[in-house]
Amino acid sequence: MTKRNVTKLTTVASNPKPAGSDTDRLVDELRRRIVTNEMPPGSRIRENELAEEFSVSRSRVRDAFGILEERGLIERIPNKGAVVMRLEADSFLELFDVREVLEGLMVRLATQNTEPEYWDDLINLFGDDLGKAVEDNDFNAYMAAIAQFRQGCIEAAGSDTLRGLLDDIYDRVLSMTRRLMLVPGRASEGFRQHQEILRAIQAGNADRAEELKRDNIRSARQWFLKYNDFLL
Amino acid sequence: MTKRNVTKLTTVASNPKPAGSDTDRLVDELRRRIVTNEMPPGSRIRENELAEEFSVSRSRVRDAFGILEERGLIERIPNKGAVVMRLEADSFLELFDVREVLEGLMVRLATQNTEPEYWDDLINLFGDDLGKAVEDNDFNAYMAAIAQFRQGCIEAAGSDTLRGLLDDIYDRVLSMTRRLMLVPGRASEGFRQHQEILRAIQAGNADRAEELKRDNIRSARQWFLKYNDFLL
DNA sequence: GCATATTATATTGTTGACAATATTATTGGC
DNA sequence: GCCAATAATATTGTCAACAATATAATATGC
Repeated sequence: MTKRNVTKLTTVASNPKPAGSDTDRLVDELRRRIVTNEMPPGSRIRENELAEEFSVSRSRVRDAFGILEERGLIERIPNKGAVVMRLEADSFLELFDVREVLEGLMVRLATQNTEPEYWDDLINLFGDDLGKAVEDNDFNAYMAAIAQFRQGCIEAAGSDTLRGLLDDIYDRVLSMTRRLMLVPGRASEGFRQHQEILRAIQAGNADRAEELKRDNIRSARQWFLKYNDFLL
Repeated sequence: MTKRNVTKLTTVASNPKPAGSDTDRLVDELRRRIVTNEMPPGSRIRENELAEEFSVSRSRVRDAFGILEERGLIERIPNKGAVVMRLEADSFLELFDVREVLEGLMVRLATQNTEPEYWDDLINLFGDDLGKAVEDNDFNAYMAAIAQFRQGCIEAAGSDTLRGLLDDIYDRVLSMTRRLMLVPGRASEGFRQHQEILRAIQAGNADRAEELKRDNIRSARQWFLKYNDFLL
């Protein structure tokens, strides 16, 4: 089997697309506000306010809303307006199920497409230093590392289709992921799981890497289920 | 584990949503024309034409285009217009990968959520009569049965998130699926695979059902790979 | 004072006109 | 006849005004 030669980790993209059109700029900025909880679920979003703030016509705002709605980030009720999507426990469980198989696919493809050296940086990143940071509850460092892991895997997987699906799902669950990290014990478990996954990937064991990633999501699901009263 | 009591197979929805708004009607109709190849890939779609044909303003057409673009059914080039998305072989392979894991998940959840009786109708449908039909190259009968299978599984899986993803993917690959069916041997193989999957599901063997469904998609992928020169 | 009806306000939905851009047709030079 | 430059047309992009609807405020009957 020929392997794609992916040698360089792209820098973690804080803003995925600089974007050209007004509509794109709006989508990106609103997306950011939603996933960072700057606009928490249930927030009402008025077309006029945004149009004024961004100095664009309401039509552009409207177009952006259409895209965000299709991505499941906002909900539009006819003649009433748009609100940031509020997810119930059921939806999160459904998303965990989907993430399980898609992220499993991601690491499988990533393993198949790369040489072991590709993973040196990530293996290094998920070393003792990060372990210490996790024990010290340095969640920012851990979140950043997870983002790097994601980025590296998606890049290596090389499937735009998969990337699109994962990006959409990521946006929807990011704020929950951040909260889940606070649950005592979850972060360090996740850290160890990622170490193990990375070892399997570098060893070229695609099946095991996929299985481990699926285990990883399933365990996150379990933690969510146990603590969802506090998390939602 | 408690099982959801899904007792009735919903009739196969020829038109998923009757839909209320003009935009929704447009989306549904355009979707239909695209997936049936009435508008083949590469077709130019003009906003004015559609606006006139459906007696709506261009704005509605524009909104519909936004949705279809987000779903990956059309492509919009700024100041040039919209064309029906044309998929390359690579995209189809990516879609096969994603389908493999998502449809695997679908049958796993469907198995876990239902009692054996739920599947009596489908087991019956995939009986000797349909087998004969397949041997006689009655592709319409087979396509209809496959649609029923899908519908029953998605219903039983009970995940709106998964349903949404599968519906999107389905739209993108439908015309290819129809062509793939023409490849000598593929239909009868697919038929037998579905019989086996249904048996595993009814036996309550979720893991095996998932694995068999994944095998099913993988084999379809292989056929596509072998004959893609004729199929694209 | 409370519930209901009515008016006023705010917000979203829709449209047609106009601007910007690309495509096609025409002209002129050689 | 062929190519380039220019004009004419067609198509998409944007906007601001207007309509429809929902929400809030006010008035009215009891």
